Amino acid sequence: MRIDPKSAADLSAQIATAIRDEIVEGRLIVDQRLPSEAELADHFDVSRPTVREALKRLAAQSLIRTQRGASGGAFVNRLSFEEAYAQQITTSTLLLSMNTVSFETACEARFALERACAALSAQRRTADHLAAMRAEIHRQDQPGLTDEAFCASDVAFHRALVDGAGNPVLSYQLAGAVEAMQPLMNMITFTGRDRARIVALHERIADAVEDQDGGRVADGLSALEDETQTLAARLFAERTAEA
Amino acid sequence: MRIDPKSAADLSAQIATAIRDEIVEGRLIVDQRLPSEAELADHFDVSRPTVREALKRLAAQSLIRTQRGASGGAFVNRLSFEEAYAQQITTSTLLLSMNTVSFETACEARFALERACAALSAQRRTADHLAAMRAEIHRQDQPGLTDEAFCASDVAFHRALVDGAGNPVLSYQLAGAVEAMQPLMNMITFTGRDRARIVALHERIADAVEDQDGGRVADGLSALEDETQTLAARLFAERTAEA
DNA sequence: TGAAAAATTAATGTCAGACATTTATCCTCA
DNA sequence: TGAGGATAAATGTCTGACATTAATTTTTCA
Repeated sequence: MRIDPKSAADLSAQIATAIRDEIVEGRLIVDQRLPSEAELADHFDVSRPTVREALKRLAAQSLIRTQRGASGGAFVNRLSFEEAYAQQITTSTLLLSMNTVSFETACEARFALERACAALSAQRRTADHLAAMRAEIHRQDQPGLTDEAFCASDVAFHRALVDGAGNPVLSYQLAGAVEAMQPLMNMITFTGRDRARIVALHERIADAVEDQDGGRVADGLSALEDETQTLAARLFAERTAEA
Repeated sequence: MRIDPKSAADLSAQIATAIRDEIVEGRLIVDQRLPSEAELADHFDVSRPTVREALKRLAAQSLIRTQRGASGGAFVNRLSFEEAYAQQITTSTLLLSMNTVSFETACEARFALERACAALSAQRRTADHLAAMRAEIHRQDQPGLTDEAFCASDVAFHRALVDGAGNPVLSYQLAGAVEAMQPLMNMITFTGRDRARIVALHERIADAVEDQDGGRVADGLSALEDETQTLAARLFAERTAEA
């Protein structure tokens, strides 16, 4: 584990990369303790603050965790699905908000991904998943529901559908994508959405899931995509007409 | 933008979170310059090293970039697809290597995701995408190819398929997943894979893409999944028999 | 007068050493 | 034997300084 002091890059960045490589390539394993900051500083021939900056970079990516006190130190962190998930949502959200991604493109990707688990979910969903979907539909049908609550319920509905596939890797990938894109979709369709039609489409999807008919689930999702795209297009047209 | 000095969390973590929120919620926009380290230290009433640790955390997530010299400083970074991509691959790779995810589960997720863009890719792929796929197939058929090169070509083939959908959001999500899972799949199937059968299945997929038949592309992917799962199961059985 | 060269300045990058705080462990003493 | 305090080791934070980089301004000289 070496660094090049003559490189143009920051020392802390180089050190972080060196340690990350050790982790990714398996030479540092989960829960293993890294040398203390003083020892690392000595090893890399840099000061303690520089080492600390490097460790903070790794901590920001959940690659390590630190503990104070005697027998404390930095430990290789077992990346949990939850952490990976949170990171994915942040990254995807920023990516969509900072780049000129059209609503059409984002929406298309979101539904394509969700259809990817339609067949598996229809086949494997438990009664719990189905009940969760029904419960969210019922909530969405309440008249007094705020827009924020409706959107949250929308996310929960799709989350239950995705989880029904019983594949944590798939859930991690998809739910991250769905959650990241939902705010963007809501922001655009907030005002003009017709709740009754959304609820009807959700019911159609839930019925297909109940019947364990993957094809019909996918069709329902496609119909929901159409509805969303049409709505967005209409709103966009109205907005440009006003201006 | 405030922090709570009495909180249990690290000051640098609190500061990083505070600034990240400003960025995510759009109060700090792309290319905007943050206050200097000294000004931030003053504002949060902490020392400069503490501020620096916070900034390094943000830099590790590509949320900011720093420039030295007069008129330098920290700037809000436009997260590019490439950066988002690289982060996703790192996260997914670690997640798979550190958790007890069965090969079966990872493989299932990978192919389900890839099938998600089969229809779009078949419909929209350009001649370039098809040519790229054919080129990789041709490379995979060379006798002298090393295992590493074969795997790299395998990734490139699927990458071309995914990119054919012409949806950057989808490419970002899927190619990240495919790339993260490929090493795991290769590691397991390295020794026992029958290249001729893989190449034949790739050809079947490419043919379907050429004919712009999304259903057949999906079928081809499913066949490839079966082949991979069967191979893995056989290797796993052999390995346990030896032990 | 104009352009090259030098000085200035403002920022990040790095270092050294100190103190504060937390926590596991050992030791003492009742 | 058990409880409580001393001890040690580690991270967390601060102060102050210097190094390095790069834009800007000033100076100098052809």
